[in-house]
This record gives sequence, C-alpha cells and structure tokens, in this order.
Amino acid sequence: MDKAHDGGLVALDASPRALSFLNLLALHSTTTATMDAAAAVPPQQKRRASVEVDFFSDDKKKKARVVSAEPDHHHEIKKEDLTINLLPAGNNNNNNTSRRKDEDSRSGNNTTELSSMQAELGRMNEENQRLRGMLAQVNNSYQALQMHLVALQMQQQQRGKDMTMTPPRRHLIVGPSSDHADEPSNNSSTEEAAGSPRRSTSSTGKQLEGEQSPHHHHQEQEQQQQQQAQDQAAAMRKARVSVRARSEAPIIADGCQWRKYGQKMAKGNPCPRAYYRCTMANGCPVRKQVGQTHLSQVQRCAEDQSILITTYEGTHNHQLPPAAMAMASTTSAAASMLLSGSMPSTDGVASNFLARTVLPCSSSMATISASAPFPTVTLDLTNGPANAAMPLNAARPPPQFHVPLPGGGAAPAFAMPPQLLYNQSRFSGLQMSSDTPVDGARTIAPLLADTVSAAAAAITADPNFTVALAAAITSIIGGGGGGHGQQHATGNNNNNVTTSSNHTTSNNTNSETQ
DNA sequence: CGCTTTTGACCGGCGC
DNA sequence: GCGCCGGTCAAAAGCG
Repeated sequence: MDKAHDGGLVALDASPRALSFLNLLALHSTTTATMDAAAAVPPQQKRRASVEVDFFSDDKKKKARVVSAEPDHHHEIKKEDLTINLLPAGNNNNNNTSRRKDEDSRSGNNTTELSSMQAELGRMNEENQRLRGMLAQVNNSYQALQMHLVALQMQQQQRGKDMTMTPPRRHLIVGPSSDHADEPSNNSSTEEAAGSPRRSTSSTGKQLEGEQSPHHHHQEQEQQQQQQAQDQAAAMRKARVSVRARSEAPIIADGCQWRKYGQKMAKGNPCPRAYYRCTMANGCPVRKQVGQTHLSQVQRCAEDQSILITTYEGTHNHQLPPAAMAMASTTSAAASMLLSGSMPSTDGVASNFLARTVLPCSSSMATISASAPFPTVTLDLTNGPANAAMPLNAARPPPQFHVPLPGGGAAPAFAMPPQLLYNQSRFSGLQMSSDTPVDGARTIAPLLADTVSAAAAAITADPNFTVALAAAITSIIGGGGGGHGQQHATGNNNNNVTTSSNHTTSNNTNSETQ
C-alpha cells in the first residue's frame, strides 16, 4: 500500500529498511514500539489491528516480533502492510505491561505467573542494558571495518572507471578498527589488492628491492608501518564530527565527563568558543569544542542563540557508560568514514558515496566539509526556518516524504527533522540524490550499520524519544531513496512516508539530556 | 582541600 | 619575516 492515511498515525510501508529500523531500535533502546497494522484491510473498512512488537523478548535476539494482537483481527498480518504508531516516550514501559495483561486475560489471571514474569522481565531488562553496551561496541568495530571495506571498494571501482585522474593514495588506512590508530596497518597487500596500476608498479619495484635486501626491506616496512600508525592517529584526531542542536544549556550532555580547559573569542563571533577534554580516563584524546564554529553560522547564531554547535574530535580510549555509547559510537564512526573518504585520492564518487553512507539521511541531515582545516561531518539536529533558507536545501528537490503535523503548520515541530543546513565543502556540487549508481548489494551493510549510529545520535541528542524516533524513521525511510536497495531499483518509490503525530505537539526540545 | 573554571600567555600553522 | 588566528597551557580564582 502506498500510504496509510489515518489521522494521527505515522504511517509507512514496512519496507526492509523500515524493518531494519525496528531492529535498530532494538539495538539502542529498551523501548518497545506499538504498531498499528492496517494489515491487508481494505481502506474503506478503516479498521486496524493493534500489534505490539517486543524487540527483546525473542531470546534477546535483536529481532522484532509480534507479541500480541487484537482478537478481532485474526487474519495474517503482512509485514509489508504494517503501520507504525509512535507512542510518547512515557509509554515505553507500558507495552510489556499491556502484553502481560493480554496474556493474563487469556490465561485466567494467574498472579503467580504474573509475578514470575515480572521478575523475569526485570532480569531481561538488566541483561538488555548490558547487551546494548556490548552491541554498541561491536557496532563501532563493525562500522570501522565496513568503512575500510567500502573505501577500498570505491577506490577499486573508481580506478576501473578512471585510471588517470586520481593520484595514488599516500596512505591507505587498513586495519581492524579506526579506534586502534596505534596498531600498525598492513596496507601493502591491500593496496595491491586494490588494483592500482601505479601501486602495482611501485610494489613490484619494492619486491625486487626486497629480494635483493630482505633485512633492509623489513626495516623499511617497519618504519613505514610506524609512520602510517602515527599518521593514522593524527588523522583520526583531526577528523571532526560536529553536532548542531538546540539547547538553552551551555553544553550538551552526551554522557561523558568533560573538563573545560580553555575559551576563546572567535573572530567575528560574539559567542565565545569553549574547549573541553574528556576526563573519564587519563590520557583520553577526545576533545570537543562548544560554540559557533563556522563563520557561515555566525549570523544565524545571532538570529538563534539557542543553536549549539558541538564539535567532537578523537576517539575514546576507555569504556564508556551506556549513555555515552551512542554519541561516541556515532562520532567515531563518522570520523572513520570521513577519513576513509578524505584521503588524497578521494574523488567525487567516493565522496558522494561517503556522504550517503555515513548517514543515509546525509542528503538532508549531515554535511561533510572538507574546506575547513579539518575534515568535518556536521550533523544537524535542529530545525526551523533558518535551515529552510539554506541554498542547497532550496536547490534540492523536495524530499520524498512529507511530515504533516497536527498543528497544520508548514514548519515541522520535530526537534530535529532532517534538514540540510549548509555546505561549505568541495562536495557541495555533488548530487546527493538517489540517482547515483551505487551497487546496492555492497552498500546495504554499511548503510544499516551507520544508520544505527545516526539514529542513535539523534536519539541521544534529544531526550524526547518520540521526537527522535520520528526523525530517525524519517531519515531512514526517506534518506537513502531508492538507490540503496536492489529490490527498490525499479524506479518506483516504495518508501513514501506520510507521518503525523497523534500524541504530541512537541516543539523543539532542549537537547540537554543530563 | 581538592576539583573545576577562568583567563592571559604561549605556541604553531598559515597567509601575506 | 611578520602578524593573525586557532588551540593549548598553566597559574590564579572560584566553588562545594
């Protein structure tokens, strides 16, 4: 079904990406979502089956499953016909209760069973908390791996297209994770695998040299590896992830402990810029700046002082509390991806792909800037007319989804609907629409992995889970367009989303979460 | 008293 | 070479 219009519902066709989003929710929250399934019901009947989905009850596997349904709808519910009904964050904990009630009514109010189930639920919640932390770490590593793989693939693909335009990479970051910049990377073999003709020649020359002097060659390799590790660490530290959010507070709480070590008045900016470093562990290299960091934003800052720009730099070298996992994972992943695409040989295709892959919603939510002294990914968690006035946004075709709101106003009431804010980069001329030919099969994995991070960041940045949820859905369903999935390659847009809210007039919530 | 914040000084990169 | 500017350092001040 194309759309499921029913006032107050967030309706979408449950495409594989939408279902992936359900799993994404499972990864990053304990929330259960209630789905109203207009399952195979003719529109004229206006009937819906209420379906609850519990992300964690299936032996802790991160899969959504239907746990209950209204008795008047016993027909089979097709996944393709699901309609998601977003509930306020306060209702998150009630789903299990209603589920239990439903089961009790069927089993005859067995209080003993109820209490045992409650105890079991408590244990499961604890375990879920622990698992989420572990999953965040695993996701982080997985994303870094995917990024390197994608970078290699794009490099190979582009070299097949254009063998003469791009110079060889100075350093190709290859390693298990960008978090381990101190680990030497074994890049020589990978570069040969990348199929660079120049590199092949160079490698052959080195091979001959190595045959003549193996010991000398080994030392040279070690020196190269050390140098590469240093460069990688430096690059990792210089890559930045900037987050724009509305906040009345002077700093966005992201779960980490920060210590202010400096403050400067930026030239031409009435707002001072503050410098913080992470104090959760000795020697943690992560730092962040808080303020209006881009000249192009100064004027807007003057117009809207509530917009806070937090720029993260570096990767934590210690365990993080669950509250900090999402943001740290996101910034780390974005920085890794950015570095993978910001190498000297990065070309338009790779950059375009990078922009689309770091965040599937990148065309509307993230900005990659390479004109700044450091490569920067900017995530916009704000909204409002300021963004609507941005040139690129105006130049882009309208998004494939629309978000009507109960108030009827044109301006979205979500705290952070995806909006493109600005683009100073050399990527600005690139089309981020979905018409770029990208191998869908190879892009799905990093897409989903990074979607997790993107949505996690959004959720983290905004305490209003419902608002974050809506934005995350919007970013996922509408973000990548039809270019990421092979099943959507036919050209028809199956991911049209019509959303409305039946529960909140949530205006821009403060991003301060602590 | 210990930790955090403030703030002026210092340093390095970059452009002219 | 010089000045500007962003970023960092570290001593002093503030705070609980």
